[in-house]
Amino acid sequence: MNFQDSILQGIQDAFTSCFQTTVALDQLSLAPTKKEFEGSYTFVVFPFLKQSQLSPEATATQLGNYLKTHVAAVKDFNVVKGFLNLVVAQEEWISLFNQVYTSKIFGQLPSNGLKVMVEYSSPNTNKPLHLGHLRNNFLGYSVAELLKAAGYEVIKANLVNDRGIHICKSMVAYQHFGNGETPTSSGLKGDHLAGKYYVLFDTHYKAQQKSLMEAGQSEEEAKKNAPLLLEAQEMLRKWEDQDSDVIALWNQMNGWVYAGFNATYQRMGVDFDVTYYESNTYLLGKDIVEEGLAKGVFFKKENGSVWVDLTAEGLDEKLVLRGDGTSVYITQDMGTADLKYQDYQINKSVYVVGNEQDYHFDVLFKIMRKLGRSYGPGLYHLSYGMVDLPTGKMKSREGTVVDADELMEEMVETAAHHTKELGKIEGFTEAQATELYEMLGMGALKYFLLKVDPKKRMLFNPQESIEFQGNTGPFIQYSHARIAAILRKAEQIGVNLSAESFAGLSELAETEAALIQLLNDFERKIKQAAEDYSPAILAQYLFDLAKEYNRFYAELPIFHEKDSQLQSFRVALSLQTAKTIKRGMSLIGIQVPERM
RNA sequence: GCAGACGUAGUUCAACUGGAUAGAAUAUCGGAUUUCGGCUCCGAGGGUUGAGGGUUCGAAUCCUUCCGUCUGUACCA
Repeated sequence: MNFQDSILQGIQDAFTSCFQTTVALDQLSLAPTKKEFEGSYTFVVFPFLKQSQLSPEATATQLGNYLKTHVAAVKDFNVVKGFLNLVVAQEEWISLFNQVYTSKIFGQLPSNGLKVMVEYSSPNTNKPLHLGHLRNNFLGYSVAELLKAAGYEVIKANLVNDRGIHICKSMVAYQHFGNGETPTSSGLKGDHLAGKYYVLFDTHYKAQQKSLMEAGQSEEEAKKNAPLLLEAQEMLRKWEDQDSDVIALWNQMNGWVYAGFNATYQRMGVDFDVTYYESNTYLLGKDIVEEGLAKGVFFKKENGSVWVDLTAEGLDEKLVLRGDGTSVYITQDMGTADLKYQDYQINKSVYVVGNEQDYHFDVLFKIMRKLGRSYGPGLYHLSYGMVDLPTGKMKSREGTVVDADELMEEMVETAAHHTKELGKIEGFTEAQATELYEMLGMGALKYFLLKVDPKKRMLFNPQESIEFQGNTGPFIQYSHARIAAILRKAEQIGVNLSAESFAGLSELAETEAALIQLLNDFERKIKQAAEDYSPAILAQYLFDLAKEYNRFYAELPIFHEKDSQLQSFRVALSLQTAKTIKRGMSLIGIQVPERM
């Protein structure tokens, strides 16, 4: 048993023994003690004064006395108002370290037997990925890894929006202005080529609107009647009728886009276990409409359209099927939710989608629960905030989007530039150097986007994101590389790293104890990050850990330490820190170098 | 209009979900190294937590009224 748990157990016993009352174990919790006070863990007694029937000080003092005599880990305590600060015995830190150090599966919690699907990325095939998608992809990947580490079986899913009027727009523009251009002939990545025609459509469409308005049409009429739009709508009809020419063009252009996306995904370091295509799923959900009508969850209006009434839940009436019997967005989302369950029998389903769709998912989940789906309670919308730029909002029409490919390239180049200036990579082959730049550039970018609470909107400052100091990915990567250098040297001079080699230690420095406390926290942080779907919690933890290690490194000698037990211990502590950093960083999708 | 989210040092973010004197990073200023990697370490200044009221032992956090920013509110996806 972890000694934090044993302290909590002790507190529970203390309540029984001192105050003859029972408190549930899950109501008790320890917080790390603030630096200004003596001690490592703090128990706040205020909430339990009713049970003790005593003043805060007296309650805390009685509990402290009990713990000091009955729990081995607690060596001493002090009371400040209602705060009981516990001082942990030195030997306890050492045995705690041994426990962590010798654990083979540190950083992986036991299976909980539950299956969860994480859907993320979900791009449109008419334009390339931008900064907002980067946040989505990094978040989705990391949350999936965190859930795995927390004991879930995880299925990563991508739902590709590969059909609809927006794709037809790119296709129409390509027919008009493409002149048979291909990725090869243009030298453009496939997704960028498609995006180019999407933009072309928009400019020509606007021009047509303008001339129609000059000919006397209202703005609304002009929008509806512009020939290009009519063509796109006609093309969508043909696509739905499986017109062979349209399907051929659609296949060709989508093929280019997928090739482009795959390259981008590879560089981002994300992957998927299953890919769903809307061209296959867009007709799903109509049987659920029937089911809902039969169950009385939905109702029909005179014109034949089908609705759900969510006014009792604080929402509106919401359309689930048009009067002409065709689907809307939510129809196919209902169908896809069932499909996911049929395919994998998942207990939970996480949708990583921006917060502008909060309302939509609120509606969808309420419907699925009303329909009594077994996976209903496990539906979760991981709603993340927008990414802003210092210049304001990203708007594709105003050309202020930050392209994902360009940004990644820029980050890697900056990393290369930085590293070359420092001149610390002599002996690297060309390939090793390239790999390192990639690691650092992508590490900086991912860390920058993941260190912020996903729910909040965030500001992307290009200058700050490529900083290598402070709360950044490269700072943590550097810390790892530095430890790796120590481990190489330790191996060279043959330092004994077995737990037995420092079994006789009794005194620890403050930074050493603090490091152990942090290392021991790792699995708790994984659990918390997974429960909150927040990689930011882990990112913050890794930064704290790297900082604490650097303090330890600056204060205490390792190879200059004469005492061989202490030397072995400090190398082992370094090794455990490196392992934790490496594992932790991998959970937020970042690799760490051995040298940099 | 209605609904929801957000507002914290100059700036970007935290605050263990109601706990101690609101913390980091960055920028600014000052210091450390005959040493295992200076992309390091130590220190200083910087705050009426948008404003007011309430709840209680205790509020950045909960309730309420304003102010401000954003999002949603389509038989679009």
